[in-house]
Parts: sequence; C-alpha cells; structure tokens
Amino acid sequence: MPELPEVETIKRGLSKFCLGKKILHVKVFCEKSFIGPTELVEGQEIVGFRRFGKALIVDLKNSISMMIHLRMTGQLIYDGKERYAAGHPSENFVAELPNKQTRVMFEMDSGTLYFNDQRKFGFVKVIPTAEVEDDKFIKNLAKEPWEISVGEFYQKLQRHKNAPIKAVILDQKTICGLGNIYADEALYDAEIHPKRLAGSLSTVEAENLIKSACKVMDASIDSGGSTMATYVKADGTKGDYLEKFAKVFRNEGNPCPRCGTEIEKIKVAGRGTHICPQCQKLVVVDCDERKGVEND
DNA sequence: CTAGGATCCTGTCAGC
DNA sequence: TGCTGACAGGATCCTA
Repeated sequence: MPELPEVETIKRGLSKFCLGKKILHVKVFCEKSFIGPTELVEGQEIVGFRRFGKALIVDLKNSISMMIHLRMTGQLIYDGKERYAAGHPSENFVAELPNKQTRVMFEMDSGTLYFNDQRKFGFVKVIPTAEVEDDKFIKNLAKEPWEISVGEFYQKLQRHKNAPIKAVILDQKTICGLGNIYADEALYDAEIHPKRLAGSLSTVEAENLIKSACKVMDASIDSGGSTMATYVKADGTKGDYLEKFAKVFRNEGNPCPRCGTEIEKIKVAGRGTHICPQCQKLVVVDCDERKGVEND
C-alpha cells in the first residue's frame, strides 16, 4: 500500500482541498469497503484530518470520524476544481471516475472524493471521534521511527530475535509506518541484510536502521506531494515516485547506486525483497562488533 | 508468548 | 488466443 509517507501525503493534500467542506451524499459500491451507517456521515462538515501510522482519520462536525485504511491498493482521489490523487499509483489517477474499482464515492459541496481499491482489502469505517484512539488497530500501533528510542526498538528486536529483521520492521506493533518499499529501502540504506535475525543486530545497527527509516520516509514525504501532483499533471505525465527515489525497490538487475553490484530480488518473510548483495551481507564476521553485541 | 503460512480480493504478466 | 500459476507498496487469523 500506500505506506506512511503516502498516507501523510494524502492527509496534507486532503487538508488543503477538503477541510471545511461538507459531505452531501455517500454512495457505496462495495458493501465491505464501507463499515457503518452512511447517514452519520452525510450532511457533515469535515473538521480535521489525522494520521495514525498508515490509517487516515477524517473528523466530522458531529463528533463522528471515518477511519480509512488503504491497505495494498487503496487510493483517494479528490476531483474538484483540480484533481488531487494519492495512494496506490495506477491509471485511476487520471481515469474517468467512478469506475470499476471505485468502492465508495463522497459527493461534496465542492467536488467528489473517490475511494478506489482494486483488491478490496482497504476500508472506510465509521466510529465516534471519541473512540478513535481506542480502536484496536490504532491502539496496537508502535511508535513511528521519528519517535521511537533506540532502547525501546532494540528491546523489541530482542523479543523477536529469531525472526528476520525485515519481518520484524514490517510489524506495525514493533515500529509503525514501514511497508514493503520502505523496509527494503531502510535496510539498504543501513546496509543490513533483510534475512539477518532481529536478535543479531547490534545497538548501533538498530540505531542506524531507525535513522535510515526516518531518512527514506522523510525523503518520500518531501517529494511525495510533488510527485503525486506530477502524476496527475494535465499532460498525463506518469511520474511514479518509485522511479524518482527508490534505490533498490523494484530495481533488480540494475546496478547498486553505492557500489555498482547488481541488485537482486529475493523472498523474505513471504514478501518480494530487494537487496544489494554486496552492501548488505548476511553474515557479520567482524569480531569487535560481535563483542559489542554481547555487552548490550 | 513467537514464527510462519494461509487468507481476504482483483488484476496483470510470464510461460506454455 | 486462451489457460494457468505466481505474485502484488497490508494486516489478520490460524496453527504449531
């Protein structure tokens, strides 16, 4: 999906285009994509957008909120005076809407917001604003990379010491916000092999991994708005932000930007995984580093 | 408790 | 062309 940076981008965009606007009518094309009564949402003004990890919260004036999770293929496309689209990149960004993949349509006083989702894993859920933070999904989220301390992160790695590090950082209860792209990019940036057992990382490596996660997601958020805008430019230019900044993700066969070695695609934790076999060694043999691990 | 695999669903692409 | 299986920017549920 849309990982944390994309949801942040959506939040910023919708705040700009939809804040203060009124939802006049909700049309549900797929029952499982909209959980709760549409009546609670209709006629309501949008008073705020919030983000918890990869979940977007839309607060309404009547103290009702919508929790939106895009999962793998969700998209939010606002079509008003201009079009603002974000989420899973696809032709839908520039296509006629609604279409076959439109699951929910919000008719607003100023335009239309479309929730599209090819695989129907995502959802919009109606909940009282007061209960948002008690929602099971949100309650279980760990801290985001910018917030988590090295000590807390390292402790969590120890709790999952026999699982590959990639699987552990994909777990939103360990660290929140990373998905398949940024997990690969962060591990590459920190020069850590995704199959390394979480318990084998030194505190220094754990710290570097957090820093790298912040770095790659910051870069994405910074460019996110503009790349998404580029994507829906009037000329139909397709500017997939992956091309712009991903170093390894979907770059198998291309040279590593750091050392020139060919990037490989492997499978870790059941997910396609991209690495530089030179920069990300599976076995750490440096004796001094090992000593550091023992002492922690 | 952890680790790993199946599963939800639709669409696309590679390989016959 | 048509079929088949693998796989996909996520998270949960089930099993051992």
